[in-house]
Amino acid sequence: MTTQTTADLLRLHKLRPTRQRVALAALLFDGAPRHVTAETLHGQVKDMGITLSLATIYNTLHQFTKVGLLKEIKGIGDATWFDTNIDQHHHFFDITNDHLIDIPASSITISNLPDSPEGKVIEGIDVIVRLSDKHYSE
Amino acid sequence: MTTQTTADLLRLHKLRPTRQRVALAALLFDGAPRHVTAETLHGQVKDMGITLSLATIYNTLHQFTKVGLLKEIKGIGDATWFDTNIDQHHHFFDITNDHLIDIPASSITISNLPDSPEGKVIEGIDVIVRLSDKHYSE
DNA sequence: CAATTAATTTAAAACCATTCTAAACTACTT
DNA sequence: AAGTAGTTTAGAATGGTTTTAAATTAATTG
Ligand SMILES: [Mn+2]
Ligand SMILES: [Mn+2]
Ligand SMILES: [Zn+2]
Ligand SMILES: [Zn+2]
Repeated sequence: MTTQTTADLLRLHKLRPTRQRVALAALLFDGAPRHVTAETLHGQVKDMGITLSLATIYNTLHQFTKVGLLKEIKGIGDATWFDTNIDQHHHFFDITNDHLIDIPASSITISNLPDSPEGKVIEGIDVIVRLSDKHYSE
Repeated sequence: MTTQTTADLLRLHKLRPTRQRVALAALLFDGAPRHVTAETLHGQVKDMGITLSLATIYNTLHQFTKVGLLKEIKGIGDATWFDTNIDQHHHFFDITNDHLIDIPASSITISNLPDSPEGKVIEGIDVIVRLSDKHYSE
């Protein structure tokens, strides 16, 4: 029987299971894939009746990222996103409602890429497929 | 014989050839492909001995984008980039020096993309290939 | 279980890219 | 030359994020 799973997860990553971190981890790592920004996550914990500062949200998201529990995604919309899917993958980004949907890395093939400049190596490849509403004219 | 080419280019796009716009257009549309941010461009005009406000740089970059002389690229580094290459294309982004290099759209093939959600249509696909320095260990 | 120590949280200020405001200026028209 | 509409600008404002330093809390030790 597993007790205190969330606290254990945190301790496993050398993070003290504070009230704030336990609340955020419980929310983030409930099994469903999640894409959050500091602001969306702040709103979600507030809805659960928990109050914690935005600074702590930022601290915690960065700490979770550092220990490999989250992946940081920059360049989508105006804010930085954090992703519970830490596998290499890509995204649909629905620009009408700022919603992200995962695309498995295996769904995308990149061929004929030019050679990298001398002395440079590919660090990663980010693909964002922007979605908008289909409009039915005529 | 073509005279006043830069001013003509601006008039062609219904933009008054002001001192500021002429200086920026001359710098940007000299034939070489350019990737600039408001700050890098501001630095470049300053180096030419021309003083103009950052607000004007922003205004002008957006105006040039609106008339199709530039393309806006968000999500690379912390700032918004503007690109004189207005064709659909992708980028290498060298994270060690914030440098962008074009990748022609024809160099990238995307296959097996999942279906777009109901009622949504693909607006565009952005591919960023992050580059870092090759490190020679052992 | 104190008491001590070290990590964490927080409000508030600072930061930085960008946008806004509204007053001064300039290009174009008449 | 005058009028007017478009443009530039300094400076204020904005919004996401980071920093600061003081208060709080978790872990450790006796
Ligand atoms: Mn892990
Ligand atoms: Mn054009
Ligand atoms: Zn994802
Ligand atoms: Zn480009």
